[in-house]
Amino acid sequence: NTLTIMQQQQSQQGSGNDYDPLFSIDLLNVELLEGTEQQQQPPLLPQQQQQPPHHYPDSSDSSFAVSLSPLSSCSSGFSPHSFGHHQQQQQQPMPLFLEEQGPDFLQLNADSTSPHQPPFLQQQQQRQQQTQAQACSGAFKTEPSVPDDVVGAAAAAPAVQPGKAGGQRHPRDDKICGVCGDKALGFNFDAVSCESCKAFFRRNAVKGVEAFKCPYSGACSIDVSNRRFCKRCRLAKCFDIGMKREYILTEEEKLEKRKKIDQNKLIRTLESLQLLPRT
Amino acid sequence: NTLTIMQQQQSQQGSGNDYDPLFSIDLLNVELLEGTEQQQQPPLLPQQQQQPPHHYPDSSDSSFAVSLSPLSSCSSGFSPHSFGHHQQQQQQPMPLFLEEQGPDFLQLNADSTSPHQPPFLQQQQQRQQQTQAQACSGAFKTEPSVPDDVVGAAAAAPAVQPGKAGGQRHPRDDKICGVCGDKALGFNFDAVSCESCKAFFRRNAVKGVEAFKCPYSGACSIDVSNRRFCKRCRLAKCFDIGMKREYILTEEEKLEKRKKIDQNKLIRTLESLQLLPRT
DNA sequence: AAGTGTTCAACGGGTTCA
DNA sequence: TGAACCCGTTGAACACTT
Ligand SMILES: [Zn+2]
Ligand SMILES: [Zn+2]
Ligand SMILES: [Zn+2]
Ligand SMILES: [Zn+2]
Repeated sequence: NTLTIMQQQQSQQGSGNDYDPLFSIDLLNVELLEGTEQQQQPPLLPQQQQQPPHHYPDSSDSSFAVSLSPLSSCSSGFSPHSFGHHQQQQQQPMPLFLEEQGPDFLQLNADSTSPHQPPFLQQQQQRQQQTQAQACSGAFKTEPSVPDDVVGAAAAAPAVQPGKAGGQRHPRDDKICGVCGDKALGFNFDAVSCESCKAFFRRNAVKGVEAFKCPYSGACSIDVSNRRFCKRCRLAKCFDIGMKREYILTEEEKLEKRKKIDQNKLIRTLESLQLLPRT
Repeated sequence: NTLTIMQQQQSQQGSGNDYDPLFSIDLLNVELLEGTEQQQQPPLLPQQQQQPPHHYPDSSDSSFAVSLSPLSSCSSGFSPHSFGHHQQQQQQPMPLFLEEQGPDFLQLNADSTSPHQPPFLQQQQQRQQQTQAQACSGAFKTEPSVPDDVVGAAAAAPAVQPGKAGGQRHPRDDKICGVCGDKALGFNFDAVSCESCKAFFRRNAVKGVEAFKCPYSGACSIDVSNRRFCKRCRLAKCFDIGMKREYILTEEEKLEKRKKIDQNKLIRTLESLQLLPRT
């Protein structure tokens, strides 16, 4: 099924191609559509999620349960870049186009909702609070603002971002990830976060919060142990604490950086071989 | 030997039984021993008897806060994880995501139909620890929640890192399938299980325990050698130890995942042919 | 020292095939 | 049914420039 399809494409493309032109268009369209439609918010959650009862499930027939899945839906947002890979491994997709313009591009896609603005706001806020109690549960209230994260430890208060306010530039003291509460080494994309949230943000920020769907209530309280289960709420939290997608290098910048590294490497090599003056 | 037997089962519940001839012998023996039919167990028997239910601790919540279960994850627009492989996901399902990406072209065709749907995927999780003990017994606490979580604890001391030390790995210890006692490699659908029980659960969980009928007394003690003879008790045990059907990808999710993989494959191919920029 | 990106092995989802 | 395998995601380490 799909294969065939793809292949065709291949052929199509093959020829001339460049991907770009065509795609770009598609992308845009897609985005637009999605954006509007979706927009919204967090889903609600189905049922169980949280604590599920375990025990035998269905009693009767169950037939399906199926559905439920928490997940369900999604939308994609789409996104731009990605990177490819490098040498050894293969993997990753690449974005083809990517390069394209950095900035604008991003904005378009990313969440249409908030182009480039401070990310936080809007949607994100909502999620923020959590309810801890169980996610699902309900609470869906959105507004409450109460932050607290509870979780004691972790919590960092997002809103304020104490840090700066406090006084000097970066606060430093906190060495706790504002997203999940794990140990942080310093600032990443303009907010204090742990290494995993740093990597997560780099990988997913460009897609935007709307590209993901929360399998729970949309108000997950992120912590070290559950951070990997809800990308949407995790990403939202990242934006909430001030992480900025603009700090992520664009494909071009990364290319540039790599180029520079290679040059330096070459230079060092030559120097060591005495083929170049040592500086 | 057993192979043949198994196949028959397929009939599914069905009427009463029919299992195979081969078994009958076993059955008879058993019956004799036990007396009435009820009560018996599948061929070989093991030791334990009944089953004590319980799950691994992980289940629930943590003490505080949150807890939530991690489950499913997100879906993202694409999702996370995996697929078809997953995991990792896993992942944890990213490059991402295709969703967006590039290949739009693909999308056009492929799914233009359903553009935005929410696909999702999965995720992963891991809970840590636990395991050990085995099932039975024990402890039944449920609460502790996710191991990982442990959170609570953790909260305080970060150091802990629950479990694993390194990071994510799980706990280490040797893992034993909570369902049949065979060797386990890690978590599957949120509980430690062997590869065969993983496949079994994926294939049958959606139908529900009630969809099957126990040929014995309904209280089979599952072990490596008899696990294939009573689907009902095996499935029940799966749920008991905490395996969650929500973790099974839905048809849509699987589709999405496959699509993503195909796209990546195409891209890789094109790259290797130099028809696309390598990133 | 900071703060980007890169690498890589583990994880855990599905898929194949005998 | 289940062993073997595929592969996206995650996060700890690490490489580099500034
Ligand atoms: Zn974090
Ligand atoms: Zn969420
Ligand atoms: Zn097993
Ligand atoms: Zn039984």
